[in-house]
Amino acid sequence: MPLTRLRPIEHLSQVDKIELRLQEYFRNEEFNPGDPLPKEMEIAKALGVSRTAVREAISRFKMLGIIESRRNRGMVIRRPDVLRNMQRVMDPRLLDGDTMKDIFEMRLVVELGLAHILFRRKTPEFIEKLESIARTEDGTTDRIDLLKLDVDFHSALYQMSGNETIIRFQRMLMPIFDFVDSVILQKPRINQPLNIATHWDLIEELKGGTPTGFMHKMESHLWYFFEKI
Amino acid sequence: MPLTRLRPIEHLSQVDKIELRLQEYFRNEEFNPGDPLPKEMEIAKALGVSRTAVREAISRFKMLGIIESRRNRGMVIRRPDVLRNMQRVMDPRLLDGDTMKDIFEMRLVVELGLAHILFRRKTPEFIEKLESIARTEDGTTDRIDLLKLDVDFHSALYQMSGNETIIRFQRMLMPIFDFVDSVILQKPRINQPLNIATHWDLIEELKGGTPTGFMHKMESHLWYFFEKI
DNA sequence: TTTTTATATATGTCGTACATATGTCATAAT
DNA sequence: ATTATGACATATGTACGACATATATAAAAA
Repeated sequence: MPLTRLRPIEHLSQVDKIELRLQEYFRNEEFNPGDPLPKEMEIAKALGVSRTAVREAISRFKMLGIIESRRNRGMVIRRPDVLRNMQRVMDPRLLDGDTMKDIFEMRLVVELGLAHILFRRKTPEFIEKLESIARTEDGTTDRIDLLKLDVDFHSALYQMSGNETIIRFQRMLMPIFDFVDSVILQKPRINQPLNIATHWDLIEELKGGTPTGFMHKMESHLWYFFEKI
Repeated sequence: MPLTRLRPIEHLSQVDKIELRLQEYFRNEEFNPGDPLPKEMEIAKALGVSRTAVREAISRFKMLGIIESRRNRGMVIRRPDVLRNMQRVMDPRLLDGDTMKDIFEMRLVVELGLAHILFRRKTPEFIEKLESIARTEDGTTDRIDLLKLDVDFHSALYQMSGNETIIRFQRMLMPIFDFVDSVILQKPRINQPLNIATHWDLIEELKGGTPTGFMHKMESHLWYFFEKI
């Protein structure tokens, strides 16, 4: 019997329904940050539910950062932090393998696409920072330390982009990177091409080369991960 | 007087504190999806607070999708949807201009970095889809329609990446794109270079060219936006 | 006018009661 | 022995009332 096509009745709790109503209310009323909201009791009355249920629903929006409330002043719409909510659930234990692979791949995509921005925003100070890291690498043999320095190098690149969202995006994804790294390291090594680009190559290109050349080198540099995925 | 450096005491409500406690509890106990949580009353007792307050805090985690609860069965840890929470606050009215600019720039970065993935995942069917859109464009003069088709073309590229997270990421950002587009269109036009790459050029490169070549063309194609930002 | 005091008000917290769904288990029907 | 039926326990869901607490506003005192 094809009972699979029989989707179960959506069993929403009162609070769930209130949440939905509020969501559409916020959209339709075109609230802007700073705008005051009706009082809890007014909302409860208007919806015909208890204040308790309304507060539970409101509490959810506080989690998203859309609502802020102060004693006696009432509640107001807030400017939410886009990445904060994503960050909260960015836990390798909670996500499935496919999603993490997708996220990791997205990191590679971003890093490759960063080239242009970097050439626009590069400064002697940033270059010096990169060279400093690369020099430290040259004097390091411990594998764990090298892995850490590698993260530092790439973090510095993100930093150079000057794009706060991208920077935070990378920082947010760190737990995933660590996880995927550890998984990848367990796989058998594959034969790398000999002409793989180093951090020094990237710096060189950044100093006197072109965005396209940089992308090419970055592609070579990240090739290892691309192959593994 | 430099009183600006004197940060106010963090005045967290009871529920806020409970939220924090639960968050660290979840991390430390290493919960996995499906794991059962203690009962509301047990949590309330353990924290020395009322069940009401616990429920308000729990409700917040339900918003994130980390917790699910059913009557008499108790509460369990859920696998959250990483992008859902970001999606919920992706409202041009709620975000500030700088953040939106950053997000828009990130879109450009992703689109540029996509080249490699596309060359790995391209199929005749996807190419045909792109050509179909480009053909429709050739027979269209209305500006609004063309803008829509442009979105379609780029959406198809994302689709071709096969990366669900990236695809959803792009879809999620649509409201922002629309907003930034409308802002950009109001600015005075700047003189475009004559050799700007068209959609046909991109298709051509995708069919018989190289990832690097594609990136180059894409860069040229998106040049307009890069200049504006 | 300035300062102090009182008061109203909206959110924050708590306890209790009851509703509702669901798992458990004993009992009755087949 | 197996299957239905029904009683009961249990955990979440909803509601209400009470009081605490902070804060804006108005009234009173300096």
